[in-house]
Amino acid sequence: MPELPEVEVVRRGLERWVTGRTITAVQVPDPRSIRRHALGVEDFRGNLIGARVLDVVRRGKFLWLPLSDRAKGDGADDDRVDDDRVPHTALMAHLGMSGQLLMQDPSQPDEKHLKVRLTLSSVEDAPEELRFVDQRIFGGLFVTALIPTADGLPGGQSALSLPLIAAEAAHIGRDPLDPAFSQEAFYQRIRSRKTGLKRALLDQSLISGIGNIYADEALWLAKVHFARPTETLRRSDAQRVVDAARDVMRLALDAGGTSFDSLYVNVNGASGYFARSLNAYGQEGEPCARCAALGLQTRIRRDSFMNRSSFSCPVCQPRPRNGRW
DNA sequence: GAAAGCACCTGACGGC
DNA sequence: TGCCGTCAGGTGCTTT
Repeated sequence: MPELPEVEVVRRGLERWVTGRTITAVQVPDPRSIRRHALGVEDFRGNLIGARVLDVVRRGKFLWLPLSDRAKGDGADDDRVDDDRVPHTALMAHLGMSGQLLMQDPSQPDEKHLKVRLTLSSVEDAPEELRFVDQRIFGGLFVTALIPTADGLPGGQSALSLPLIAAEAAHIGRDPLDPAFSQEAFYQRIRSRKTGLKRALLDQSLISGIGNIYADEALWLAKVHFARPTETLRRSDAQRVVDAARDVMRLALDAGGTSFDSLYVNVNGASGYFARSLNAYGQEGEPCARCAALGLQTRIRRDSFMNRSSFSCPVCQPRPRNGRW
């Protein structure tokens, strides 16, 4: 399931393969994957064919490809390259639960759940197709406008570092790996909420990039209960949780992301290895590694939470008995 | 306005 | 063997 580390792995792969190349053809075998592009398949294709990919940018779990404005097939190699440096539109992608962006050679057979195929201008030793594959269709692609960021800082992880952001990503918060992430701003915002801590961590408008897996892992590492009311958080608590999220996601990034099955792969189709390092998520009934080191026999427990699961250690991450956190 | 609930979607899996 | 129900979960819309 793609969260921030998995999306960043994909971004780095795309950056290598698609930056500077022109989209020459677009096929949409399943229009459900571009349902967020309100103007339909033909408009989607018309916005992409002839456009050049200038960059690959990520904020949280959103990924976008800023595009040159001289699209519509008027030639990719004329002398107006300078005009392209401030893009106005982007191809937006969200992987949802099972989305994959794969670089493939046209000779490779179509994947079972192939939804969109972009053909790119030829470059030596580079795959010609960028394929969007999505089993559960929670993800999708669409073309969106680029707008100035609220704080005038770069929109996310990118090479160009332009102070622009895809309009549909403007509402989400900075992620913990973003150099412009503000710990104080995060603390002020989360303190003003009246909800549980994990629910707040999953709210992408507060802090982006964290999903169910890394929320559980970060809370385990920070030794905080998932239901802790946000209004009881001290600065040090918030700092500990963000630091833990950052640490866990960096480790996952180094491992190529978390893969439980074939639902998450990088642009080359390879799985990540971080699932082997999980301490809480999916570990129901397994010994808590931290307690085990102290000679305790605590088992990770599973609670129902927001129509899904939450995994935690009842000893390391206890609910208080007297209501004081 | 904020918080919570729910639909979307498909494949795996267990129970009968 | 086949059918049915449940589960997984990120986002956006609807409801409270």
